[in-house]
Amino acid sequence: MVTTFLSVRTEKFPETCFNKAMAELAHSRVTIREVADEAGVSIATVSRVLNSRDDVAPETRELVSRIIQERGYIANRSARGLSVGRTGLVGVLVPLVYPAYFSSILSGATEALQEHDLRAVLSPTGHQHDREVTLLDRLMHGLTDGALIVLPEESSQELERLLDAGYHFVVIDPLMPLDDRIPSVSAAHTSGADQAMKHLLGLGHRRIAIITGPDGWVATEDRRRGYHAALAAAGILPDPELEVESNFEIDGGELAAGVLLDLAEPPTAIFAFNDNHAIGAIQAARARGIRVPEDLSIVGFDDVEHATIVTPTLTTVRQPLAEMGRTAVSLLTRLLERQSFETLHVELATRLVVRESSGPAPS
Amino acid sequence: MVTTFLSVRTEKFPETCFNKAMAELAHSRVTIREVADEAGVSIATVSRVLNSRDDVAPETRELVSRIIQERGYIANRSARGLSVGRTGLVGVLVPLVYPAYFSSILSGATEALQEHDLRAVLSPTGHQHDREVTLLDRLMHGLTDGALIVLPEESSQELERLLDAGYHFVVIDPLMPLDDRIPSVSAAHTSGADQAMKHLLGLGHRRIAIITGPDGWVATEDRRRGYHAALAAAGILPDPELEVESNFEIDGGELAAGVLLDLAEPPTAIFAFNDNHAIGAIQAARARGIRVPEDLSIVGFDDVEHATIVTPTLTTVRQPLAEMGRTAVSLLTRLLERQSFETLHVELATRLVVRESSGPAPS
DNA sequence: CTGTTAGCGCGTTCAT
DNA sequence: ATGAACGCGCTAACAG
Repeated sequence: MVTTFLSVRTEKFPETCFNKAMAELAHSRVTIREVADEAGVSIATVSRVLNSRDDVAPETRELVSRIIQERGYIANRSARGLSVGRTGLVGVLVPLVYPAYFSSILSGATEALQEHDLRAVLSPTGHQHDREVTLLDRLMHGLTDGALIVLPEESSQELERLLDAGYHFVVIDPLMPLDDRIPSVSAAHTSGADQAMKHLLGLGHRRIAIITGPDGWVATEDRRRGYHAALAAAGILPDPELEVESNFEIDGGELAAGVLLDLAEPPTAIFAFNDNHAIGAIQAARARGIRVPEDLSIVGFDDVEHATIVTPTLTTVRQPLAEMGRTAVSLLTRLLERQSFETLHVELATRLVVRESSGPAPS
Repeated sequence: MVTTFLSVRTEKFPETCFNKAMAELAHSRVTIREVADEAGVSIATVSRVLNSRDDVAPETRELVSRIIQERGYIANRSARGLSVGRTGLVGVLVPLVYPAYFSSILSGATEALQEHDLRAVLSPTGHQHDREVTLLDRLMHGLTDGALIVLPEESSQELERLLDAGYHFVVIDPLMPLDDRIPSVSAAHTSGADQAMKHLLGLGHRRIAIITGPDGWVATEDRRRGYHAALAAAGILPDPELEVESNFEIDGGELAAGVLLDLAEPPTAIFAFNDNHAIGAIQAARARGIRVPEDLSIVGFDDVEHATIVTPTLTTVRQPLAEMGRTAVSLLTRLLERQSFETLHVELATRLVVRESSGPAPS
């Protein structure tokens, strides 16, 4: 027995020496084998201790634990991932990371992931949606256990293929209507628009403009629908002149608002697609000597920090962005654990936050 | 030969069948072996075309590529990582992800990482020191190839230990003075403070207050030094009353500015530690009926988007945050590739951006 | 140009 | 309670 052991050890020595040399050279990390050797136990035993199994003798456990401590050993995630089939990583696909809209979602998501001992692997797409291969690639199939996809530019079809490939993911704020099997988290756009419009109508506004996002987007269409429904309910005929589309930036909002304010019969209120637009609208008004909210009321959407910094502060429809991130993580973890679901689709409530940028309609 | 092959295959059949069944069940992904089998080539050959080696016959390459396409095969990154010894992941430790300061850095860093075919593993520490330590530990061991550490709360000693352990990382905006061997990227705080002060002094201000960050931080001390040097150069005696410390939020700035403005002899200008403070100062001034910049000039630091949204827009010292992220990535990749260095420390220039919040001193 | 072989570090039977 | 042996999916020597 002992002889065999020794002979094995002898045979392995050159290799071990080489490895050690490499370790010194490359500062490579401690492996489970080194711990096992130093403790004079097998790799399997160390593995048992690592995963806190109960079939290990107390003394053995303590010995191994001590050596693990001393040598500062930490399991190699790649190896464990390969062996177990899970990596503890979640891909997060997001068009950009900087804008407050995205970083809010990201913030909530990473926090929630942390609580599940998962980590986010960031993959900004920069709005470039090439081929579906790159989608899979970006998801890092084989490195991530699943993914969160924010504002996907992919079609429902492409996402369905992902689903069929057995990949687990949750879509946050879908751009397009998605197949029912695709898990998603979004905000109550229609209701948000309704709240904004009721607020403005309640203030006596009758000529209310809307700045929208791109045609076809769920957010655009839902909010437009809310806008029209509210107008209809108030017996107001919609005026196509009062609907303009814009990009997402402040300058886009300024431009769009400029067009509206320069109309022969300008609106007394603007319902903007996001807070950036609303801020742009404030600037457009200021440039024309139009006072907000005395001459013009403005309501934004999102309620990011900007809304409280601009003068006047913004009345806006709050989207619970961080909460959307959290919720998506909660869906995803249940997917990963193959739990059953009541529903794959969560719509979080939006809420009007009234501040200074809206007021009674001018008489 | 053939017999052996068949026999091996036969032996493996039951297992293969099982795996296939599992695959159906768990929607597990296509492996390199399946591709190889279907193409009638060896695994090595598939690997070769995967890594676009040139020692593959054109027909073979095309055949394999086609099957890879058809079956939607994507390499398992864990396996590759285990084999190659690199994961293609970089840990990014950051106190929080939401604030513009951090998301700006993050934005630049992830972009640059993308260009090197690396991905960021996001690890918010929530300003908790112990969490930072354990996170670092976990990240560096077998999960990531290296790390970016933003505003580390770790002492130089702790970081040096990481260094000695052979970990590759770059510190962005060090809080404390670090050992010279630790690679770092920061902004020119002293010069930034100097520019701000010269600007204010040039406008005739003599009683200039400063809102600082926590004592001992590099940013605080460097800027304080710049502040004092500029005062001295102008022959102005520093007044301890005019130096107040604050947290990083708007309300902290408002509070600090409030104290300053309520002094018996209030300052005519405030040099704030960041844009949030400056915005808070504007609010404090507004609350007291003090006009900016007529009665009070304010200069911020950072130049995040907020600076252009607030009224009046902020004169501020611009830190190239995204660029700092990029630069750190560039240092890190060179570290990873064990290239030689001219310098491990990069200090990026800051630049005064003059907007509306600063003006001539009141007479 | 292609196949064979040998690991990468870890979890996991199956013996003992 | 513990160890030997195998496999996870892939890359990289080394033959031929």
